[in-house]
Amino acid sequence: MLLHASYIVGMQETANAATIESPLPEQAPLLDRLRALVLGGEYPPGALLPELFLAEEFEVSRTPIREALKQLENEGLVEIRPRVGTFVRQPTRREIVELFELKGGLEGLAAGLLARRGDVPEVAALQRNLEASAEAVRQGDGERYASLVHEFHAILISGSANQKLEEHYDRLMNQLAYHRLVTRSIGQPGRLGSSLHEHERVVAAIEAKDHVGAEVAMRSHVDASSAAVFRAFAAEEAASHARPDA
Amino acid sequence: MLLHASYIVGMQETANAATIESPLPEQAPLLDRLRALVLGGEYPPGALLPELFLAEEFEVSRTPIREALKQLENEGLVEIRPRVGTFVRQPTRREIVELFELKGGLEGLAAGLLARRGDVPEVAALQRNLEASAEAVRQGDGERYASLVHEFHAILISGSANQKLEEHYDRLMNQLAYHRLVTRSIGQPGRLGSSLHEHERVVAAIEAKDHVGAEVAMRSHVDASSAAVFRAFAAEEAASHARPDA
DNA sequence: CTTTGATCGTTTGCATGCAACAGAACGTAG
DNA sequence: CTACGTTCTGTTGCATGCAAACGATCAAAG
Repeated sequence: MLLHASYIVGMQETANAATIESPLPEQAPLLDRLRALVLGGEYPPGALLPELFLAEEFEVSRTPIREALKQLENEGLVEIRPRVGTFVRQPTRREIVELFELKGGLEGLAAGLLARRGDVPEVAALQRNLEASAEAVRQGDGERYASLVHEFHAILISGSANQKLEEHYDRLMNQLAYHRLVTRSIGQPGRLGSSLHEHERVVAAIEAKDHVGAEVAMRSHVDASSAAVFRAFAAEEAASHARPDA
Repeated sequence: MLLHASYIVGMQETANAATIESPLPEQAPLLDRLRALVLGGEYPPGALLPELFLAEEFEVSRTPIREALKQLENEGLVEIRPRVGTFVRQPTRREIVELFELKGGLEGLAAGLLARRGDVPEVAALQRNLEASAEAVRQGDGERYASLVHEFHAILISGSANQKLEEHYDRLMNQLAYHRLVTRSIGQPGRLGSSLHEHERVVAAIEAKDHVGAEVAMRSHVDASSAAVFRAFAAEEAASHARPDA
């Protein structure tokens, strides 16, 4: 409490808030609740997470907390420095590049697999998602579009009918802390429209059962989305250099 | 000791053997040593792994054992049935199909990335591996070829210069328990030669900096290798049906 | 012989205690 | 003022205790 007190997020305030209106139900597994708090930013990157603090927070002993933290370390969300403490991790720029490469590979693979499966419910779901997305773009509702994008990719992955692929994908996305990235990237000028257009090309290829085309289209969509994210980074940096104290 | 005693592998014999000539050094992290034992088959699929047994085996208390087992469950190598016990897991046929699909995706991606990188040391390493593999095939040394195949794929993955890809790949390969599969698959008639030929096509495309060709060649190589594995399965089944007591 | 019920052993889940280590704060010497 | 060594606190790593739950065994009834 003396050393790192200022690094612990929230202390009383955030802590109680998290307990009261936790994003996950009270009886959800400890691991999921903890992960949600890390991904949700309640414990921001760099924050120290002492076992005892979390134990009181979740009203359990240190043992189950400890196990959950080790899992989160395995998932790449936190870093455990032995005998020092557990810290919320933030992916480096290099890691984000790598994760997007991987994302393109996995989503491309999924698109191809889905195209091979033919007329399955997921294809219809993608079409519906496309219509809703178009509507969101027309209305310029970035928030809603971001949510639909998330759904689009989720449908696509589950449409691959490959559970292992899905597991690896979830893992990857957790590391990317995607939600925060995607909301920033669609702020890029014109990105909404081109993103939608790319989605349409993917779905068109899937409908045509063109698995190669679907994979290629999906891969290049992820590339474009990755580029948009890094443009957003660059823009933020430029802005913060203009106002160094911001 | 009463209930499942017969399911616990080895008891005294195997246990001591593992302690004496452990495949990993004594001071290696507990998790790695445990994983090696599971992957090495010392604890075969279905075996019960009581915490207390392992604790005595590794001369630590239950707590670190417990943490390691939870990690192994996360990696998909064991299954923890709450309040019952921890069992060594065996991938189902369906999971093996899925894992091979994923393997093709990741290795194809890696081949493409390596091809884009141009003249890097890994390319030369692949060429050397190819020569050694050709020699092994000429001599009909399946054992040596299997080891070289393993090396080939490892070089390729690390040549992608994508650490995250490599992490996911390692995870995938652990789940596949690949070594046991590959040795069986290359027993298939003619598989050695065609496998080598496929490797050569991959390397040729990489040398030509043809990243699309490299990805396609690698993907189809994995498909062929997967097919060989399932042919080996079918052959084994046919054999065991002929001799049901074998 | 089959089925049902109670009992008992095994194993985990979680709480807690204690020692070891890392790192910050502080005082002291130069 | 700076550099250095000491102390002291926070935090983890591991050991152990205890209760709960699961499942097998065994006995008794139909």
